Amino acid sequence: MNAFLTHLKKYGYISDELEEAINQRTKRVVRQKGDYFLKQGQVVSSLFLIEQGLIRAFYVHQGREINLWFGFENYVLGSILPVYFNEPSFENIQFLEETTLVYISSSDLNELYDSYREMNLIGRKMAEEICKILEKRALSLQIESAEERYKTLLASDPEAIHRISLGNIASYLGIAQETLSRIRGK
Amino acid sequence: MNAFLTHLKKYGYISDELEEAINQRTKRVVRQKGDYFLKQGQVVSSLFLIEQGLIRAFYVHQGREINLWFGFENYVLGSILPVYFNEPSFENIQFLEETTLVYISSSDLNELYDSYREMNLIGRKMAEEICKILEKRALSLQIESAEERYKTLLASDPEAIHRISLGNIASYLGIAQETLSRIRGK
DNA sequence: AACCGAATTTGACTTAAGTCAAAAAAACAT
DNA sequence: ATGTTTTTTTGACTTAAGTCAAATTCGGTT
Repeated sequence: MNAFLTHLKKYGYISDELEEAINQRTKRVVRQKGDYFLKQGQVVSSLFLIEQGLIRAFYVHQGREINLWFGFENYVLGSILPVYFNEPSFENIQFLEETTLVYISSSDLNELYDSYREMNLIGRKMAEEICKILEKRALSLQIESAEERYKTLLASDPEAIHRISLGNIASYLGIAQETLSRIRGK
Repeated sequence: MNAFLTHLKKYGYISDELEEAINQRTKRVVRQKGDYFLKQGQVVSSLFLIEQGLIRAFYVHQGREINLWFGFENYVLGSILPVYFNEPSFENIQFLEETTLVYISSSDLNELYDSYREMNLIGRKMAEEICKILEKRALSLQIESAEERYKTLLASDPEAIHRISLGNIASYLGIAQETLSRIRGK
């Protein structure tokens, strides 16, 4: 059994038929650092899980890349992200390390939701969990100073954060990289 | 048919049995300005829709009330908010005007999810929609200045925003009320 | 109309964080 | 190793927004 199914089973019961249907639609890719999984404007969104590696999602605003989330092996926002609507993506997803990920395409996922009602329970719980994470992120941006936000992020997943460059973290926190450098230097 | 069902039907098909089950569990309350629907620490969360009125959700941080969202008749984050987990709430929900709301309690909602699988499709789509709203809110807090955030909020629902006091809006935007007053004075 | 309390505005000053530029350090390639 | 590019750090200065305190305006009551 793959990591993808193991993860989905945390949310609820999966029948043998559904398990088989998921397995048939699951694809695995290995990509190099710097490659893109998705570029802004493409409609190819999907549900995915990172087996190994590190990715970022970013948005281009006034010529600048604004990081929205990072994804790596241990669960963080984006390590498994259902892209909910069949709309052109406003975000880019790029590999920051050599990464292995398994995914189900958006159209396959919708087929699963249509054909297997129990899949909607899984989907509901995933979306609810992501709501919870996003609520925390918004609250952090609303009330914390740059330094507090950095500490909050560090506390959430120290090992993974150390694999991300300073510039990328600063962009995620919504601060200048010089500011983050000064925060780090005590 | 009530506003609640009309809203839920936007997300997907609801069978006659499910409609009946929802109706049986729907309660209606009318409360005065200043009253509380939910206080921090209580587990009584629910799915609700505002028929008429205005509410706010806030969180107390370092002795200050931090507004998290507002709810009113036309859809905004919180006008219909599934509170996803049976955990003590960290937020307070208070009425800012005389308000009529219809709601289903958390335990009744879970019964619906368990007994009517089609309800999970509705729940999934609601949670996905809330994810989308929260993503936008986080992005606004991450990249916009105080003034831009205010304009973004105003654009989202001008009539309703004018019913909310300056102090409450400032708290929601994560800025001092003096700053918002200066922004408003051009 | 006159009063009260709450909400908002204004002023003076402080502080957190941004910008721009250059230097230093680290990562990478030949 | 040596040079090249990218990333991080440091310095000087600017700007957005916060704080505190006082004044003003607004809403509701008698």
